[in-house]
Amino acid sequence: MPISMQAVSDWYNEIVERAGLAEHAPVRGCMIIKPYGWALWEQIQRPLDEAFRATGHQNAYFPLFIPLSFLAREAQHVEGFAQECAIVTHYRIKTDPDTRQVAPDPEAELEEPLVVRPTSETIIWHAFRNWIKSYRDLPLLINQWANVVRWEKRPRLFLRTAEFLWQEGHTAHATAEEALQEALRILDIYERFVQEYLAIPVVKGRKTPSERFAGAVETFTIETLLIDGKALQAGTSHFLGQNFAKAFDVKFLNPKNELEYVWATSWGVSTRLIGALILSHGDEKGIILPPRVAPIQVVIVPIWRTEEERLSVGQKAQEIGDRLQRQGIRVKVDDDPQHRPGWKFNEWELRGVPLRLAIGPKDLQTESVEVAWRHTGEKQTYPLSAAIEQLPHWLETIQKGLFERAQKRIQRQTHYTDVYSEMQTLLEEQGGFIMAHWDGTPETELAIKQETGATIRCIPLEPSEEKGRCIYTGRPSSCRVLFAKAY
RNA sequence: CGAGGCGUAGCGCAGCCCGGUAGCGCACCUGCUUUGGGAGCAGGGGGUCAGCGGUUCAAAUCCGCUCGCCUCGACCA
Repeated sequence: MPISMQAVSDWYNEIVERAGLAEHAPVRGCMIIKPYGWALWEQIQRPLDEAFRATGHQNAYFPLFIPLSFLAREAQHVEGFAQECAIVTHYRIKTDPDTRQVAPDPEAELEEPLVVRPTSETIIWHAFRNWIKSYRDLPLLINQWANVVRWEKRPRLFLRTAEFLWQEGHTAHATAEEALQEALRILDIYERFVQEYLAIPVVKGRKTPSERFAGAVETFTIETLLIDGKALQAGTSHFLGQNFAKAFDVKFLNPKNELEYVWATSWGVSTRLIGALILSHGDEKGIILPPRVAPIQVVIVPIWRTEEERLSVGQKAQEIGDRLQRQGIRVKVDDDPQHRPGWKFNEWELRGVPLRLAIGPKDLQTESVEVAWRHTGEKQTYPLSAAIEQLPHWLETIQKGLFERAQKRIQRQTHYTDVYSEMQTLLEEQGGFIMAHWDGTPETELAIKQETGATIRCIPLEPSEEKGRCIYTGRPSSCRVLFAKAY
């Protein structure tokens, strides 16, 4: 079922705003994250933060501003970000007494311009130089939750914004092997979180040199496919080798009293995950949130006619809400008299709440409740006690159901082919993942990109080892790689 | 950054071609009736027509520039 990209694009823009997740800020490419969107981000942060702590990482915070000269220390790094850096050049504004216009004070120019961080490798490695003296200081496992700025040419809410929020991990290790293991360990954490919490299936893989992070020796990624057939990088983890250690002269004494450069990783996931969530599970009614990250897991809508009913039904609804809350369920009782039940049904469906309980005078008589599933649209009435008892189980079933549904969709959108013309047709008509052989050269990769618009999203870490011939040149290839058009 | 489209009330849009009183739906306010799938009726409030400049007796309307949004392309972890 190919969905027109235009339709999905319009749907996405409308739904993000109508569901109360975010809106455009007056600054191009920037967004205002609204309370519901922020609550969702907090649900994403919490389990990730726990997973980082559980693996020995510590949170810290580094400055927003980076001296321009820091970026220049690592040649590839500065090349990668030069095109999209915001720069602070003045420290004072001045009001023209005649026109009342405000402008940077020409007399208040900074001696060295400050780059608004596009990522924090350089300023963090500057600090690491002082923190690391001995092998006893390693491994150094640091994470920070922060905003970064990349002056994007084509911004989209959540998916690609000029300013975005993320976590960035930065670690230093005594050996290359250990750093590489760290990069892969984080990739596993990302995979588990995205699949088990966001219910989004991903493919773990390595980036080709042309898609690699500027300054990395190896970039790992988790890639997913969205409902419109476009791929999205949902998280990355980099093995940085000794590139930044050398650029910032970070050495440690090993047990044999020899000086060595340390080995490094960096890794991150961002508010882009919210975009991935919307474009993985949404439908014509709005967004659909997996229970584990839904700010509201269950909404209770009381229904009444008379004032007397409003009180009795309202009281019952509140009672059920309190019971569920004590069970650790995130629940909202929507007793707002401003809106009628039908309005509330639509509103909470738009906002993706996984389960809805509706209770009215009839249910009060029979001690029952109407249960509605957001992701299937199914509706059924249950005895109240049974519903309360079953609810945690239902939430788990929904979580699993969403993942499996997304997995089946991606399977349908994934094509194995050895014929280039077929690949072109598929990419043009429906997008999706294309698993094809590649001869391993940047020239072929570039040619395919220029002719089809698709890039190599990753070389899967768990390839189906299979000898074949490059789909473009016919030269020998040892495994299939994942092609797709990407966001 | 290049090409195209769009910008009129909080939101969605008509009006622009052919210059002359700024409109419709939703939302908002008041009242009554309503409430199990986005309620009905009646009354009411809200606009420097994105901004700046030009043409004209007169500009939402014609012309130029700037900004923003959308699509495609270039670029981008």
